[in-house]
Amino acid sequence: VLTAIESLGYRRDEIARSLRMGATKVWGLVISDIENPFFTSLVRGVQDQADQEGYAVVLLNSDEDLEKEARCLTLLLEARVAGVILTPVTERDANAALPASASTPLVVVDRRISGIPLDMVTVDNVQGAYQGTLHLLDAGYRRISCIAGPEHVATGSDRLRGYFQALRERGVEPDPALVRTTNFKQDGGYEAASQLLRQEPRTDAIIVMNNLTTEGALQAVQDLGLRVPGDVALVAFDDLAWSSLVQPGLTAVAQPVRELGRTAAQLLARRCRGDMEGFPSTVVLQPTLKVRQSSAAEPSR
Amino acid sequence: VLTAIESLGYRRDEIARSLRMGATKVWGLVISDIENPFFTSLVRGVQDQADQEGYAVVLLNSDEDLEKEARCLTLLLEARVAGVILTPVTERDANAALPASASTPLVVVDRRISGIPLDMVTVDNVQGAYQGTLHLLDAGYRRISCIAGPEHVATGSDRLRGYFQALRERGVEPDPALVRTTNFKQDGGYEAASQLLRQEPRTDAIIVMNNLTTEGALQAVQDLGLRVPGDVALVAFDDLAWSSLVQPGLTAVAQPVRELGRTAAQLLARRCRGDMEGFPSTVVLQPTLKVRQSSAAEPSR
DNA sequence: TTGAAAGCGCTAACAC
DNA sequence: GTGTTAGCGCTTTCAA
Repeated sequence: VLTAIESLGYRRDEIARSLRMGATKVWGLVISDIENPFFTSLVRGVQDQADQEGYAVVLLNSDEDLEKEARCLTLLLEARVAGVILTPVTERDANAALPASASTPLVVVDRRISGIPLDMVTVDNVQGAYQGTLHLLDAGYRRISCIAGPEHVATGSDRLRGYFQALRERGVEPDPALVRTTNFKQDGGYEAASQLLRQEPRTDAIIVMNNLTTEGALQAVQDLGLRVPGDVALVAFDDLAWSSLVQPGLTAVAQPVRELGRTAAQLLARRCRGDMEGFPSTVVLQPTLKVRQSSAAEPSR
Repeated sequence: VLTAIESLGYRRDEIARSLRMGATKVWGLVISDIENPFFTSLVRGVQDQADQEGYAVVLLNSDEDLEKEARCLTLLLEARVAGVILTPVTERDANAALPASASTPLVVVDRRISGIPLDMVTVDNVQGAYQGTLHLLDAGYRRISCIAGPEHVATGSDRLRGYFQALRERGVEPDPALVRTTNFKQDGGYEAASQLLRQEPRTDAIIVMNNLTTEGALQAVQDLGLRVPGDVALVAFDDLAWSSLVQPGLTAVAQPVRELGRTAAQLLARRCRGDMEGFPSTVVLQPTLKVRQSSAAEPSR
């Protein structure tokens, strides 16, 4: 009867509904850099699983800034989202305690947080860096440099540990001059690689610990007119579409990124159902090494 | 006095607030593919401007699917967002009429929509493709192929028109065998390039009309063992970080992506202020050609 | 089966 | 200035 009249512009007010119900079917997802392909793949993983679980995903960008991250979380908590997935800006991230005080389920993904009992889903970064470095050692390289990430980010410090672990295991003395800590961005990678490749005695291989730094490092290698792997061998963390498009193809530590997102979403769904079994639980996924030509042993070796 | 007690877990309820106020300070942004770097740059542009204007941005992914797009818009309208920015799935997109019926401001970005009076911010795609094709013609190439996008997407059809326009202007007869229509994804680009490069008489240059198809096309060129630009010259639409990392560097039609997002957000902010001046307005930004080595004329020419 | 009323947490308006 | 109250649009409950 009234349907005809109603259909001319009527739309249920989800705000009023949520207020009355005291709950929403929305998850908040806070990532630290939306222009980083690693995080967008992660987002896809979360979205795919959220679709299945019946949640809509709202995406916010903390931009690697603790204050912005706090604003994002506050926004989500005030909006009374059902749950939050967060890639924290730093390992000692007090912001992660916010959801607990609002009794909103939180799952931390990709980067570990210390000091707060939390559900976490991460990749075994120590193992990934260890494998990549070992691969270079086994290909005969000895002066292996490392372009690492910030100490205060778990992915940064863990990967550095994996590098040292591999060197130690093969009896190679670590040389501090071969290690550079960067911001995990292109410019940091460019700067670090430029320095490493200009100092004597020169490094014969580099393991680059993140996707954006790899772009910068590769650019530096090109600008210096060096050949890969002839002048310097390369192993990269993260396997992107263009890893196989550059010549030679880049050997890469591939992370199961989408699965990372899916797993986090599955865990969050359980917490939203009130299933607190095993809290705080930590899921660790394994990376895999994709060997291409950038790390090939030279004929002479 | 009570502050101490309140601070132990109290958090304003933004839902109740919004209900009472009858308005939110949130914009919805619906993009068609979150894993496409073009769209993530666009998102950054929107976020930067939204920050300044005092709006939070909620990002949703339509996944190039009309039905998902409708669900995203419905979700946003029911949540009573203050405004919406949309990259529509297709040129005849009836979904874009939804916000109007809820009197929610809408700005369409990147892809045009026909048949509905709407605020739009786009890039001059005809001009971009025209310039890229002309550049190949002026470098001496004559059998220039085109890997185009879907007809039903404005960016697809416009770029194809620019290609034909350049050929016509230089008196080169278009050859239907040299034109392939794809899905604007990697696999489409790979398939199209493989076919083009295997047929006789062989094409001597390809203009690839989108970033993802370029990845696929480049992979095909490599798999066939061909050299660029010796065997085939390349011009790509969209200038990405890795465009300069492949050897030779890719000549590219660069879109002002972030500015696209910023401009759309500025326009939406005006509409949200109730300033309807010039509605429906269309802003068109200009692309620029970045010449690198992939389109260099051969010495013999 | 159908209809009326209470109340979610907040803000704005009004009375004191 | 400080305190009280009405009502945003919905769902749920309870009464007719």
